[in-house]
Amino acid sequence: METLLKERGIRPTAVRILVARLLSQSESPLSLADIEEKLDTAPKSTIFRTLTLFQAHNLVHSIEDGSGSLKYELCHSHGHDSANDMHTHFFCEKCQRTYCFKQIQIPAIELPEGFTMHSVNYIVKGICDKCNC
Amino acid sequence: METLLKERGIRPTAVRILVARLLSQSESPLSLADIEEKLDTAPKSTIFRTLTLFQAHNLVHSIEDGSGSLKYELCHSHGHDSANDMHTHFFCEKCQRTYCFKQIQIPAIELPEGFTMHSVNYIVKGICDKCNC
DNA sequence: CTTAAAATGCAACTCGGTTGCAACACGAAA
DNA sequence: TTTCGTGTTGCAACCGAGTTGCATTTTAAG
Repeated sequence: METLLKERGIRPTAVRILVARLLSQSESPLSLADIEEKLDTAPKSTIFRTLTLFQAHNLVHSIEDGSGSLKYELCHSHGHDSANDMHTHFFCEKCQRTYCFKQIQIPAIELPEGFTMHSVNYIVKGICDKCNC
Repeated sequence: METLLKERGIRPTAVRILVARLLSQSESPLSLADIEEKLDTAPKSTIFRTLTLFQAHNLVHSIEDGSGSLKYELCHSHGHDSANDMHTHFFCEKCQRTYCFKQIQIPAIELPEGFTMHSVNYIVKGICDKCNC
């Protein structure tokens, strides 16, 4: 984990390692509050700055799942191309959990003349498999 | 405009007519703050409640464009089926304007087993045609 | 060991959204 | 028309997520 941070040019401090580890171990994207809760050692401001830094170094990216709070997850792409992380997400309106459909790429659309794209957000809202049982 | 509200079972008060007219005349979705600004007669709480009511009656729907504030626009579908409003949106990172691509439907994806969909959000971020000039 | 730069913790603040509550407006019943 | 009750409005206060200023601590380099 420490080497991962170094690879990205991030100084591996205690908090940063904890945050990175937490994200890598979580199977679903986490919010700032989620991380703060699981890491009651650090205040949200530090975590916030850590996440901001991680994003600047393409180590994590954020997802707007419409829950009102941003979710963060590790980038799967290596290198500085964020295109590989353009996969879909799912927000369960019952259990409030955000799922990351890594295997389902966002279908492309053709933009009108003159428009250029930086990123896309494809998020489906509904009921997840567990809540549907 | 008054009849439109009545059709949907909404009592056509002064503020409601103003908000509905504003939305129908705007070529791009508006935020709560946008509406408040253009209608300096009503406080945001009233506008908020108006929009909430409109949404409950399928007259308007909201869009999360990632700008941090919800945008509202009139539903194009009549009847109580919101599927017709599943079109894509575009947020210009330069001029901060949200575009509504009514003509571009959201491409469907196949959800994993057990997941059911209520709605989808497809929002592209980038630079719009005007800012690209 | 010394020191400058970076990182952290805390508190305070911003901003969009939401709510409680009292005052007000409207339409139905008397 | 007057009265009444429900629905609507305005104001202020609140909430939660995100963000920032600043003093303190930690880190790594010399």
